[in-house]
Amino acid sequence: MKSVPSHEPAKPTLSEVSERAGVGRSSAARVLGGYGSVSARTRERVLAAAAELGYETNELARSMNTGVTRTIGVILADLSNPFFAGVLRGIADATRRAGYGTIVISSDEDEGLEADAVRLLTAKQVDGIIVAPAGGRDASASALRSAAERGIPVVQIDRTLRGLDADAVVLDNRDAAREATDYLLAAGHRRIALAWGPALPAGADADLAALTSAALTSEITSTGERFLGYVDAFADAGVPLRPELVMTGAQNIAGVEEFLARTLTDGDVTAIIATEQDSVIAALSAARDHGRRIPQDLSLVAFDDSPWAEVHDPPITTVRQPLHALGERAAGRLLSRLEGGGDRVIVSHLASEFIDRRSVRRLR
Amino acid sequence: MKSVPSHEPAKPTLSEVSERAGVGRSSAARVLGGYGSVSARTRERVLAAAAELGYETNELARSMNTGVTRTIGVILADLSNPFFAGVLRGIADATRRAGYGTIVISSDEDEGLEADAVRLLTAKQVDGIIVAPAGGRDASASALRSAAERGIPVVQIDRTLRGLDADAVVLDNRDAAREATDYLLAAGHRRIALAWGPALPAGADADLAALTSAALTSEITSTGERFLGYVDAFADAGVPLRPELVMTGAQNIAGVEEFLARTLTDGDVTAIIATEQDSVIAALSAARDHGRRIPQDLSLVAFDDSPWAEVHDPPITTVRQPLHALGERAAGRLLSRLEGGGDRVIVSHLASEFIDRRSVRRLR
DNA sequence: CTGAAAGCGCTTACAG
DNA sequence: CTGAAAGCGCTTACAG
Repeated sequence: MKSVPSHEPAKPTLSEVSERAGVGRSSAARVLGGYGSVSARTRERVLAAAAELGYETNELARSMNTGVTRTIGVILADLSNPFFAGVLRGIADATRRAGYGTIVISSDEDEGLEADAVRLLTAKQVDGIIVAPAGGRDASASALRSAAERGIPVVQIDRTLRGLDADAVVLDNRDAAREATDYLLAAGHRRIALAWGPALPAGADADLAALTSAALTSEITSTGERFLGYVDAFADAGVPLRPELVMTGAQNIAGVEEFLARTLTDGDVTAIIATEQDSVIAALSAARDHGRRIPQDLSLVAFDDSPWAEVHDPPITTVRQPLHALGERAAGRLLSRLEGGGDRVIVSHLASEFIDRRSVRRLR
Repeated sequence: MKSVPSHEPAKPTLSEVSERAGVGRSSAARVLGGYGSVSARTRERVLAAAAELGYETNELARSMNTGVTRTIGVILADLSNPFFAGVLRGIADATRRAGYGTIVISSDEDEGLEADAVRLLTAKQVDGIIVAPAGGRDASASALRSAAERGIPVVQIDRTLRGLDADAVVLDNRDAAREATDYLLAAGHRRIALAWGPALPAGADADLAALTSAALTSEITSTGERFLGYVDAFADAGVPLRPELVMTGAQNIAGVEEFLARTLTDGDVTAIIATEQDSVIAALSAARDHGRRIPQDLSLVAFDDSPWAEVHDPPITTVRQPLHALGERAAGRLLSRLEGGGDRVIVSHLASEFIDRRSVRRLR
């Protein structure tokens, strides 16, 4: 192994190029920056000098003048979650095509981390921000809000804060959940567990009114929307909904397992709608632990499709979300804002795709 | 919906703060920049003025002077692949803790895109780059190389280019594959398919020598290392290896299915080592299509653990890779380089964990 | 078309 | 401790 050289060749600057080309700095700047007009002869000499020196524009310096960094910031809950990873890929592909850089940060659904992230991004002068706002019923997102007020375009993704006057790109979660629920209802299921539902304030009764109000808090969450779609389907079918089959506990694997341990035994549940990957994993695990075979003893519809769902035994019926398109759409929206496109706040919805496989049993 | 304000409040600058505080610019700079020394009285006035104005340091301008952006670039094959998503999360967590920004780009294993990415990053003056170098047997990575030569610290992750004189952080793929193969051999398996193996030059014979030489090309890949570990295990056990059971075709789901369709029939394979998530999915799918039950008719060891592997029926025996740690380690290495730590090129290896579940049958 | 000058918002010596 | 000046590497008017 060789050791690293202790001092490296300095990067050539515009001045050095102009000097070598024997022209003024402005002329060199014009050809290298691609603006203004120059004679063919000047252009040639500058280009030659730049090539010899291996000149590369210092975007930092350019940004200082133009006030534009061609860099956007992205704040997502968890970059390692397949959902957000898919979304990020879509965002990054779109920004790269446009020649933008993308700075990413995980917020872990924590408002404090989100605020730190916003400050880091604005300090770095990003041109705009794409964010999946951290939730919580008192989500203030003050850092986000103040960034937006200072004129930094913000586009929300996957969820939206009601008070935040910014574009949003979301999935049609309500429709998707309604479709999944309709499907189970049509197959004859009545005792359909929803894992998971809206988070309830501590001590609140888990009745329909409380759940609905929780779903309609300060932010529009995918969880809340899915609950609403579930309610829609029951209402449309004229089937009474059982609030105790809506999970209100801890939104994680342990929470789902605890919820299912109870409802599988007492609630006599025949079907589960699992709305997140963690919930699906917990449902599969609980079914096994309680000796329920899928689909003979228990039906399952899972949100967030995965290649594993198709090769599972049995193949799992899922709601496939267009993650890449979601990211691309959000980036597209932000980019057009940056390019000065429109000033109306737009919320755009993307439809999910219902993939019927074999984890649902028809009861009639 | 309200319309967005057409012109926003300009961000306050250092000059405005100093003016409001009634002190010189340098003094304001000293307190806000946290360097030099100032009187308590000056500090107070500056801080008060900054707070009133909502001043926030413009990191861009700071970077112009210091030559340091506190931003690193990350180039990974595919941000939506669970493997790289996990790695990215580790990187981003570590850089955030250090107060750095992280710019990400997917290269899709394409050298051209990788070169574009390197140029974008260096133009933006990142302090360093973490990259999973795009492969190919003639991988030149010239853009990467020239960046490194210009003094931009580069750390390679997951694989390493032999000619690139840069730090690397990789998984112990050879050991992991040897362990998986040992395990199957000890369970009495002899006809063990490896999906996938090293990519062979078109038309080359798939004998042991050709495979080994392919595994030892210009870059050290996880694929090549895993093949070597597989060879080690056979050699240690004194069992002859059958080259035709090493997949050399297209490294994707279709390629694996095609390979298994052949070897499951002709090769009388009793076990499969699937070295990537796509390979695992393809193996599971092929087993089902060919009516082989796991583990009764066919054993399986899968690389890249997933929550789905545990709830699969049967639970799949896997090699779990420390993705988050891999990312953190790489970021840590880069950060210490940036902080001037050491100039010896270091390659660090992370061990995987063998998770014994129930997809392997003992034959004796 | 072309060059000298000013300026982006900071930091870094340098006198006082 | 404190302020005026120069400079980071570009772009943007502005004369010639």
